Amino acid sequence: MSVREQILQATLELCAKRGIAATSLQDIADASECSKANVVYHFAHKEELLNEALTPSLKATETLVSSAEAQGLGSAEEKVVFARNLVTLLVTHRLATHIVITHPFLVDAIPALHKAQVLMARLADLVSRYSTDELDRLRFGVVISGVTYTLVSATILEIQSLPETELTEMLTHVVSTMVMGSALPAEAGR
Amino acid sequence: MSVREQILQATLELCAKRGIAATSLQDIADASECSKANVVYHFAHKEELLNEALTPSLKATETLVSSAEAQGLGSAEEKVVFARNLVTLLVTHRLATHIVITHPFLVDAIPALHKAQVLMARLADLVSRYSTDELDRLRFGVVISGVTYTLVSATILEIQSLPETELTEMLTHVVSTMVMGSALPAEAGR
DNA sequence: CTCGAAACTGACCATTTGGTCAGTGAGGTC
DNA sequence: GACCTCACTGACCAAATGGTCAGTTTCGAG
Repeated sequence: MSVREQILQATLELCAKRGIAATSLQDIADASECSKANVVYHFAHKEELLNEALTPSLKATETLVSSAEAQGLGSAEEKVVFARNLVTLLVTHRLATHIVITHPFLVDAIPALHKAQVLMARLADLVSRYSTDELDRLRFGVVISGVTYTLVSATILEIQSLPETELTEMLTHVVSTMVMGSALPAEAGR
Repeated sequence: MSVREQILQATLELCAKRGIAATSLQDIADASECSKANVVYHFAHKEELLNEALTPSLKATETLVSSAEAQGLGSAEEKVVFARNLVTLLVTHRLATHIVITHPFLVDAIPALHKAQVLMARLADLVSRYSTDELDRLRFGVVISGVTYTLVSATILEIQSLPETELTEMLTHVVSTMVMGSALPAEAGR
């Protein structure tokens, strides 16, 4: 892994664990085994560093949202596929997602966070388009933030007792039943 | 409201909004319309300030958990009552709860956060005692953090479109059905 | 071997941080 | 009026922060 990549990875891990404000360039430098000046050399500002670190997650989310918007979530099968993709995305990019949902107040300072917020709004819109019910919208917010939160807490607190694939399966089941109002066959989540 | 109370309130609001590390004593002093030195006069250390600010929420949680532990959650009605009490607690102490769930990494630095974590563990234990299923435990984590997160985001981002009582009703319904595996009568959440 | 660009560094800087301290003023008691 | 306690303040401090800068090392192309 190049130093650049090491810096980006350390940024994701530390900022997810302690929050952006509580993560100093020095912390990141130490974790990346280089000097603080080198961190600034690769990424002129902390804001830029965060932007780059969050970009892969944003691209993946953009792809998911766009394709779901184009295809729709009309049928039960589409809903389940969407739920699985969403959970996979959250599992893969859990650190970035956690940073995003825990720092809404930095939206003006960090462009990537703004983009992320727009994507979340599109996601919420998409899901609620298939329900007239305020309750469903509420459910969506609860489940998305809840799943994200659970994932990251499990990672950070190292209390993850399940293999990742099984976790993904279970969460897919949870999201399908909770958000989409469309239950899987009874055994699907196991 | 006394200066002391103003300081505590400002601490809750600012720390929930921006995170503990990103909230300086000066910020709190400004919001409380007094000097920074006065903040330190009332609460010798930032840690102490946080402790006092979180205490009311901890007491309420302790009461809820203890009584639920004593009574059990065997019947459907007990479950629904518990869900309602839990949601009411989260609604009432949403700022404190948000601070707690977003700062697990400060558990060693701030005693109140440690107490809070112990309480959360008891809560999770209690609920999972009434289910043999890992899926239920997962659901619990998802819903609790999700409800808390949704509440606080709504408050902070000022996107709360519903009156508080109705929100409480809906969330009670969500928690009952999602966590407890025990559906209310169909109209109960409205 | 030479040269230039890119990677990298330590020393440094202005600002902000949590916290200290000496002192001021208001109000109550003797 | 003398005295004391409590609430409060501005000036100050050491440490840490994000960021700059002048200079060194590394390394591939010519």
